[in-house]
Amino acid sequence: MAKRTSLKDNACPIARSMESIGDCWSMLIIRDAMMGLRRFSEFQKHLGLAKNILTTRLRALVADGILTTEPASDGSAYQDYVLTPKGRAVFPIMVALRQWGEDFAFAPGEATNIMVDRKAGKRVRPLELHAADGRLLGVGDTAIKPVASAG
Amino acid sequence: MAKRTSLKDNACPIARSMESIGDCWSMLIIRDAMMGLRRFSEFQKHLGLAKNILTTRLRALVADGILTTEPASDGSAYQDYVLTPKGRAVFPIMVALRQWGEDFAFAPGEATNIMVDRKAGKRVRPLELHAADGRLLGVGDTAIKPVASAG
DNA sequence: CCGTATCCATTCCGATACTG
DNA sequence: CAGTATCGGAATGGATACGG
Repeated sequence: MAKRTSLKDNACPIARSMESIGDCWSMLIIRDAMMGLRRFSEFQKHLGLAKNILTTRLRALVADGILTTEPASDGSAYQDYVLTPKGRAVFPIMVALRQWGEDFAFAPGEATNIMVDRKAGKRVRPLELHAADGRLLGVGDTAIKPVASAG
Repeated sequence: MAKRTSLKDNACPIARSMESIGDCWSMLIIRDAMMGLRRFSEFQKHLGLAKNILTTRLRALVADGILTTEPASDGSAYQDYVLTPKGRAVFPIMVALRQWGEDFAFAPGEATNIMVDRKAGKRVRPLELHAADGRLLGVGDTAIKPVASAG
């Protein structure tokens, strides 16, 4: 009774995205992969989660085409987990999440992993939404096709 | 045994963000709120979830400062749920999620809710990451403070 | 080092029934 | 309309022990 509703095939792309990456561990694994981590133990140590959970998440991410496995770069018999283009494309989401978290969800300490612009040598706070004509967009500048029942 | 680890106070802003909005229903409620929905029944009908779950999520979002309640605009005895500034600030995340979903998570049908640029009258595909100097950023242009064990 | 296999507790989700 | 109360069941998270 009452299977949990899957949003994988939902018509809304936001719902589909959330179904793929709307999970804390998955997102943090992607974050760590963007930081250059690629080995099972690296993820496990850095995230501090149980190994079976990490296994599950890695498998799901591979099945989703976000990560892929390749022969270990150090010549060992194991594999590296590396981002696919689809996985690297999560980058804007990551930056948006980071900035929102910094602006609106405060933590006791300071962030341990600061995303920096390597060349400029400073923090990246660059997220902007531009329309095709170059104009900066905000919430007030956008609309969504209204729902039938809505006002 | 084994309480689920909370990331509310995690040092990483991405983890904190995911803890607040890294939930399908919460994100979709915010989406609908951005679409102009504000009444309990509107959310319930449009999302198709059980009322008790909607209640829980709305409460959490209010407690998180993402939504706030105000007297119903139609004069009824009930309340409207409207986005706070913190809630409206989720907009860039929403756009990033939408674009990623459109680009990489295909669905059988077409999207029902297309985010459009009202003035230009066309689809918004504007997400870009700019450094402070105006240069466009990608994954390759950024780095994160390396972890001790990495490398 | 890289997982797999159990096991248990908790949480969460959805349905339904009920109230003002 | 806008919730609350309750319940069964499913899924998940985490600990731990084990195997190649």
